[in-house]
Amino acid sequence: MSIKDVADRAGVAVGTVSNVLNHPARVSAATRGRVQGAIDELGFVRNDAARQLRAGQSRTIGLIVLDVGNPFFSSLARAAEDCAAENGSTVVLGDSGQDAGRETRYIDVFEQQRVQGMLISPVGDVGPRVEALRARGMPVVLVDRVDAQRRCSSVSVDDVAGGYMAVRHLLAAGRRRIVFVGTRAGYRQVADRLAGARQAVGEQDGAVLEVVEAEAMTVLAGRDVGGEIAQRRREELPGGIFCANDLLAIGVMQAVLLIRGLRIPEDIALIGYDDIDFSASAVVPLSSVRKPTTLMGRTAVELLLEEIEEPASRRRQVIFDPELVERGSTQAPVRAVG
Amino acid sequence: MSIKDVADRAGVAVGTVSNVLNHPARVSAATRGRVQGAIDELGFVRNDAARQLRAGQSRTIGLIVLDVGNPFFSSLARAAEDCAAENGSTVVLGDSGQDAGRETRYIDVFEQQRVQGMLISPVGDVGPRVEALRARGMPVVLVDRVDAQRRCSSVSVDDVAGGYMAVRHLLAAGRRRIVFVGTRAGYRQVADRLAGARQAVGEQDGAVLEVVEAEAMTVLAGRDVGGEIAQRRREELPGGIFCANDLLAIGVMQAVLLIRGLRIPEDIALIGYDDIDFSASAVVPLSSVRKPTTLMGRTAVELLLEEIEEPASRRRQVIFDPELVERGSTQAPVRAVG
DNA sequence: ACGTGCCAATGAAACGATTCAAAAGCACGT
DNA sequence: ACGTGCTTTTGAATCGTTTCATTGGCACGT
Repeated sequence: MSIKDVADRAGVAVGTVSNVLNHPARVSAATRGRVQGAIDELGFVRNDAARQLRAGQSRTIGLIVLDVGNPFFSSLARAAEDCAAENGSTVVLGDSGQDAGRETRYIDVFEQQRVQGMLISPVGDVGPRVEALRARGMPVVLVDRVDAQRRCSSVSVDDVAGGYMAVRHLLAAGRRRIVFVGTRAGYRQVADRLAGARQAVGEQDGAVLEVVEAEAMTVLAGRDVGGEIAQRRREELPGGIFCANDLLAIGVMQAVLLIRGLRIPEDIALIGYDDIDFSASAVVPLSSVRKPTTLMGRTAVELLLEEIEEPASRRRQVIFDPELVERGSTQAPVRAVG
Repeated sequence: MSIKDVADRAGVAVGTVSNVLNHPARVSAATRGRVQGAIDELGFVRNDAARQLRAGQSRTIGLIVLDVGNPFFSSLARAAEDCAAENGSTVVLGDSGQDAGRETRYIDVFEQQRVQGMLISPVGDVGPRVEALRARGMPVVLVDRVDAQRRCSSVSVDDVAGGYMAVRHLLAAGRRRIVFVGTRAGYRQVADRLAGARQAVGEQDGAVLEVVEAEAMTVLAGRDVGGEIAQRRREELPGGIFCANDLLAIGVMQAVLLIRGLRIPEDIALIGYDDIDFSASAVVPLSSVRKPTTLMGRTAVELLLEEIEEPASRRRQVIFDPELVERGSTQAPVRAVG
């Protein structure tokens, strides 16, 4: 089933069928109708491989994420798809699952498919890989990671600013003893959030920051930390707690509310990071810091299209500030008058 | 950059390069080495479009899901990818986002790409679409949905059995007054779960089932329902509550624990459905009913490959039983002896 | 020296869509 | 009748890979 069959059925040349599909204006209405009829009758579907072979380029963008199950990536993917669709391209998604082997496999597959370009949220050091891709003229944009050597464009988030915003918010609510809950493990992101917290505390007279280490970035680990904090003497209780992610914060909340009947936010204000779906539905809705996922997804695609259209243009590192999401865990609800 | 360039560089014919790539045994070691060297020096990457055009078929499977953000689908996708990889194929993922238009776009794109076959978790009625695909010889397997006309294979879950298991579990713990929390809205799945619950209650002497309607399938709606139930007189309290999904159950739990200090599971045993990530980390770990996602993903790919290899073989509707996940919300923890 | 097998290497043909120079068709004026 | 300028249609060439019938080279037996 090819364009040839359609041409025969409609009694025209193959070039005419191609024109109906790609430049309808060049074909007379009568012929167009006959060809269209033949296409419908035969159920003809274009062969993308042949198309692409001739064109030398596809209309596809490859997106490789660390984990499709992670809401950050799934919503980024959604935004990228929308933006690509508006520009006549399609996004195909590959899930590396934090595995360098799978990442490599997807890069290979996408390169063989001659995608227009790739958006990669890299597992480890992709320096050499990216170098090789670029040498062959394949546009690449890094997501949620900057390229130290500035060889390719990237979109990422300023976690230092996020940490700063979170603690600034606690300080603005009058809290002075602040606890940061995180892990030691070398996550750059956790370290950045802590750095931002330090900066905010440093700028505020009389404010002190205490760093508490959790076993992991999970609800359970948060509950342990929360239990420890809740049992302190009242004068040693912090007025505000900033957790390096929402899971930790939810664990802390569970412990603080249940173990000693402390109130959130009256006794302790609590803020997390990431704004996962569940945060809004916690017993006390959890304040958090959110990455601008949609904006990041769209921007990544735009940077990529820019590079595709203008390969010589300068690479750009776009760094977004996160957004503060204020909910009940840091603010007493406004009481309705009446 | 093509196979021709490699051939020139290595001083051989194009056919030889192709043989090195596809049938290495046919080529002498010396030649193979020279060709391999040329490939590495030039950084040659196969052109999949040309390959596929010649072969007439790709090594790609298209997977269209309702929502990549939904853990059920992301973990199903992961399993499908793994299973496909073991069989030398690659899965590309399309997210319809419950939108029929997007679904159609992905079906079209995949068909143009001449994927080996598609796994579809359909938005609405795909009957006509699937019919057309099959007429053109495109293998399709439905996911999480059975084809009433049995025209294509499918993998799905028996939600009636799931509802039955959940309520059977509550009854086994000695509870007799059971409440089912769900929505009226025409979700077939909710109706199935209720049917299973009815069946289990019907088989148990002295058991009664009450159906309570929630506004939506959310934590907030669950909290409303839970609040209403918790305020009942003690003799009207149910001994067990079965919620149509985990979000509802978590809302119910929040309300029941906080509003009147009732204990879970001592006063009320609670079970949800879906086993979302968060259920294990709830204040009282939530019992739930889980779909065998991994098995479903693998089976879907296997059914598809079966149809690809043996187009005349019979279509099969595989229906899995869900799994009961027992946690603290239905069972008092066993106390350590000592 | 010469046929006989074998293995290795060759290169033209094919896949299906697009492109584009060339041809055909048409209307109109002279 | 014929040229002019226009639109419409044609079909060969092209993209990069794989396939496979054919050729080339070599060792061995006679």
